[in-house]
Amino acid sequence: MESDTDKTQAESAAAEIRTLILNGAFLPGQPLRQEALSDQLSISRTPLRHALQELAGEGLVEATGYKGARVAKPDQRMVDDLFDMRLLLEPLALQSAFGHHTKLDFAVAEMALDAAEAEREPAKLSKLNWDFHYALYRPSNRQTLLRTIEQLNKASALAEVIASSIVVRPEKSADEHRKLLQACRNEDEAGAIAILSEHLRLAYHDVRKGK
Amino acid sequence: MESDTDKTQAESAAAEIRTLILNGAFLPGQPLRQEALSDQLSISRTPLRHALQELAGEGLVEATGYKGARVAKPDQRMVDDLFDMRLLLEPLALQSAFGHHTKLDFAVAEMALDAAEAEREPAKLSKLNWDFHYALYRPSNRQTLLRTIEQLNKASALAEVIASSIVVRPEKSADEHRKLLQACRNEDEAGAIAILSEHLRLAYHDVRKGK
DNA sequence: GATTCCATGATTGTATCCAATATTGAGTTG
DNA sequence: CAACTCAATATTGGATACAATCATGGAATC
Repeated sequence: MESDTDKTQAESAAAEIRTLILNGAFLPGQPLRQEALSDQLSISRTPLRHALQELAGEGLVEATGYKGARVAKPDQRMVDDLFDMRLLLEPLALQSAFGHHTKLDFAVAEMALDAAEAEREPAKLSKLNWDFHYALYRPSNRQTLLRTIEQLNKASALAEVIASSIVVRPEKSADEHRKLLQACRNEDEAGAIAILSEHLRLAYHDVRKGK
Repeated sequence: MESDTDKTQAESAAAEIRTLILNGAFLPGQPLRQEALSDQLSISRTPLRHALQELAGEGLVEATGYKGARVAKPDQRMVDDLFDMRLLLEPLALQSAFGHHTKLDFAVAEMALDAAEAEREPAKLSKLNWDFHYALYRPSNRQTLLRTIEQLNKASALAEVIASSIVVRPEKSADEHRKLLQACRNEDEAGAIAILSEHLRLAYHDVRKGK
């Protein structure tokens, strides 16, 4: 009946490991031994390997046959690629969502912003950040597009955490988010897209500088 | 020593199942029972589940907890998303590759085109199609971008096979490919990008029509 | 002393067995 | 006769045992 108890162990494990990585408990490049991890999470190696594969698909983990899995370490090239893609895809999602936003969408977005103000844990900040953006993109009803964008966000979350940009400049980011939300509420499509693009560029710049 | 014997069973299984799906042996929406498949491939259920998860990540298979996996059936919305994304990302990859192409890249691309002329099996045509595009994008040296584009291509391959567009209009596609390759050899960047975009739009149109 | 070889241990991949969940269908009840 | 119950079955998820591969280190050879 609980919200996440009915999920499969592998999925929960993936979420936990993701949190550990984003919070810096596991550093980039660090090897992730299956037995140690399965012990730590009190599960068997079978669902653990499942979780590792999922994280590999998200780009947070690099795994190669018989060699084991390691925490991915985003380099400059990867960050460039991620933000270039996000700059192309996210405005498309926002544009497609325009005209379909409901009051509930805006309320959900605002709740994420409010929650973020009181949060300091990187993994949760990262999730709230995505929750906000997702609330504005969701009405586009373009699941495949959103799934790809979500992947890109998860992958860049690691880079942002490493650069400490999420933690360092939360107030600036929050301000941009509020402006974006307001533009959406005003049905100012061009303005919202411009704000979103600038917001992504600023985030990219901070990640670059952080390294 | 052989090229793919040293791969893990799960990876080989994923490749085989992908081929079966693209060749129409498994129809969209069809359930993929683990025991039946593991028997058919003469492997255990463990690596099979691994393979199914990988295919799910590629979008060729839809899996939900305890409910089992089915062959994905791309709908109009998914096709729209896939081609919209490809139209934004692939020109970027090609543009980034310009100035870095070697003679070998062009030779590889041409070999793929030649091989495609004699090929009729959908799965192999699909792979050769990607080999060609990849040869032209690879010099960009943007691995993360290329990985995303590859995923999008694999996912749309299923839609293209269903619409029979790959098989139906191979000569038209081949002609566009030759022109694209020539433009790259001539270092005509704007022309090449224009041809690529138009090529993608035509493919999109055919897939829409096919359904 | 550097290098190759091989053995030993560590680690991952696979097979098999067990548990948890979903599905089906006969029987019952209103 | 429709709808619900619940037991029996089918199917997936997880735990454990086994096999294959990789990594480490010392001994032999030059």
